[in-house]
Amino acid sequence: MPAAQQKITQLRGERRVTISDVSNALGLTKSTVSRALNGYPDIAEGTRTRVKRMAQKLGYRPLATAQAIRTGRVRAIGFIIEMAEHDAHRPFMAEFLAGMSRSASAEGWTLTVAASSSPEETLEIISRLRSESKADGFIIPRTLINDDRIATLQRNYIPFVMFGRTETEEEAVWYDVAGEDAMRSAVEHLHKLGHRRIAFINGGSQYKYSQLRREGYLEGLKNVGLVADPSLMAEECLSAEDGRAAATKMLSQDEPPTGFVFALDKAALGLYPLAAELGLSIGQHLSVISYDGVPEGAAVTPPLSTHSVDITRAGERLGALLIRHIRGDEAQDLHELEQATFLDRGSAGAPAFTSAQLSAHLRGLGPKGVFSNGRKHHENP
Amino acid sequence: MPAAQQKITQLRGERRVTISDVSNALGLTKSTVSRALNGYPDIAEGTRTRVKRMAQKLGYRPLATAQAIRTGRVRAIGFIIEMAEHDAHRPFMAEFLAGMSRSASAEGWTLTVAASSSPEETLEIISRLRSESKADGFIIPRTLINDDRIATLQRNYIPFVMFGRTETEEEAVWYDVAGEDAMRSAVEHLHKLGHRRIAFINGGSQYKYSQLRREGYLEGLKNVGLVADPSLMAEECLSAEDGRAAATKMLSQDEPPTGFVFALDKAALGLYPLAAELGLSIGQHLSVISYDGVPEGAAVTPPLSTHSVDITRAGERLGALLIRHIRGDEAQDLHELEQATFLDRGSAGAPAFTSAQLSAHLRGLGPKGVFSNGRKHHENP
DNA sequence: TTGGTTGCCGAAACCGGTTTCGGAGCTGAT
DNA sequence: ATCAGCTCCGAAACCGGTTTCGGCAACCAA
Repeated sequence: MPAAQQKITQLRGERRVTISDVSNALGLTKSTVSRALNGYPDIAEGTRTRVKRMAQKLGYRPLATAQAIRTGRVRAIGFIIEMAEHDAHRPFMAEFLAGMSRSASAEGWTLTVAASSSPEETLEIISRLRSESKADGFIIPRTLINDDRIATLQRNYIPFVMFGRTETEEEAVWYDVAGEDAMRSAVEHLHKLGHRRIAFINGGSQYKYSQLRREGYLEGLKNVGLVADPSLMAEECLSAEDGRAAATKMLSQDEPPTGFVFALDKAALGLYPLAAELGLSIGQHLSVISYDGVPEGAAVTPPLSTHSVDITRAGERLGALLIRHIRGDEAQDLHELEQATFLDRGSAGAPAFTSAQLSAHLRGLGPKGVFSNGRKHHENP
Repeated sequence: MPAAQQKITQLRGERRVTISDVSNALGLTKSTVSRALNGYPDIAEGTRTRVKRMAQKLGYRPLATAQAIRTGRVRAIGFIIEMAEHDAHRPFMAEFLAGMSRSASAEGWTLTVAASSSPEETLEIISRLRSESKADGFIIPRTLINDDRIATLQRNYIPFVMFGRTETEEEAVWYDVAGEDAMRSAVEHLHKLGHRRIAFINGGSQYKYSQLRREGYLEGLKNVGLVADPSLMAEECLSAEDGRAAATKMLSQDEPPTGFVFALDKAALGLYPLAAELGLSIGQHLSVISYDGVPEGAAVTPPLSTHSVDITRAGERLGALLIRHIRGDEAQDLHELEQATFLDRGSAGAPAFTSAQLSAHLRGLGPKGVFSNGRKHHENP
């Protein structure tokens, strides 16, 4: 053994206080202390409190790795980063990790993280981390409508909690933010402002959240008495480019939308340069309400009205739910649905143009229509 | 014990293959197998290979948690996210984690992550993770010129590797990207293009990288025969706002700079809206070369010329170095210095104005000079 | 032949916990 | 008084490894 390692292990004279230290201090055996601490019923109430008090006094904290060899559990939450995923999902990584870590350490747990570059690798990592006792359960973000990860986890009885919902909600533990409610109220908000042609630009269709947000949009239309128009709905828009392309197409129609509901801020930001090139002002000629609360949304002009999600809180709640589940709480009691916070920041206002006026304006841009880069020099109406 | 937990532990009929399985298969004892696998010298070479072969054949992999109770080590890298840090440092988090995770899992290690909200908490977490055998060593990002974390780690003989250098480089393990070289060549590049007034806008002064980049800038000036002018140097610019403010001040001087070297892309991006408002074109009237390679730099017009850092690779190398160190390699052999990749994307060109012409132009903007918001060419109001 | 090394491996303790098993002591019914 | 049934705790095995210790056999020199 190299010198460096000797130092590493020998160091730190303050030897940990072990379960034997506690049992000796009380004249009990290790087994009694262990059972007292772990809530076994065959320990007298008085003994239990004596043990707990002494453990507290001596600062005893069981060594997770030692417990693990018998119990198979190490008090660790597993989380896997899917690098194959679209960028749009990554910027909040630090906050999300912070949230998970926060709830973990509040309970004396830790967070084990791994990266994966494919769904198959994710499954392998999950089973490896579990079988090597590196993680007791997993937090699964971005649930898909058909999610292999979940099927595998359930089949192997590996505890997990989802960020997002899925088909068989009841059997699993989950936390989610009600994107459908946000989309619904966005439609209602735009309608109240006077918009009658309201578009919906959705995210990746394999995600459960996309399905829910679409349903929310459709419900919003129904609530205000508008009929859904497929030409005002787009899917798979994850980036600004995607969002811009979808909006461009919609605006080139006969009855272009004056209001836009985006499922993702990242995509919504694509509307800004497009509007600038068309000589349209966001918040006046075009209104947009979106979802996520990315920082860039606050930097554009006018700031993007959106629904912000507290991603740190999400991580924190997910961690807490998972720990409770691993400790034995039943899945059907472990569901939390949060509301997003609407930030009314100015990108949605009363329409300065009706759809017909907007159409006429866009046609006036020249023979190439909205696809031209020609700019009129409009004043504010 | 609740039903859920029983399932969890009982499941997975395929019991792990243990060291006893290996020893029984060979007619040896556990101790012999253990020593054979761990390279003890008192095992005959023939026995050692027989053991290794059989372990391989049976798929034996020692259970880290079981080893840990004797050795104190679990084959895990520790990494702590400092949430108090400025945003500018966070966007690459996912990539960085992926890199660390990659090198860890290549060696059968894992990654333990925690979040901290203060430097003090960071130290607590480090010692807790270590004493609970949740991490064998740590990756320390963003080294400071005077870094408490490093002092504490060294004092306690806790293995670690730095992303960045520090005062006492030799004693510690580190990986770094040569920001000083990037800054030096940026100055030389701008000089070659014809710039004679070259500014430097640095990041947070507590960071070691800032010191190095400043030195690189100064060396670049010296190499091209320019003298350093304190009025062309700014510090503590981490955001676009910071960068913009510093550039604004410099441009209001009698001899404004025509070339800018930024230590951080985030700050450099602040020059774009400023230039637009002043009616200046980046790449022509103002040239800028920066550092980091953030994605936003590719999205602006013209794309930001910068030095990109492969952050995934950084994480990967850091993990590999740490593992080697923990396994016994000496610190003085474990240093790696990488070069950043220059991306010449168009934000740096031959100056259309000399400093004097630029100054005259800016004065022409009106009585309020560059501090006014007045625009010569109004866009859509 | 004897005694001292050396090479190599087995036996057993150990690490810090958990869990099974059994039995002492008290209670209450017969 | 006896016996069954609890309550509560100790003894010991166990988990999957590591490490210490000692001893056998072979080798080597005297």
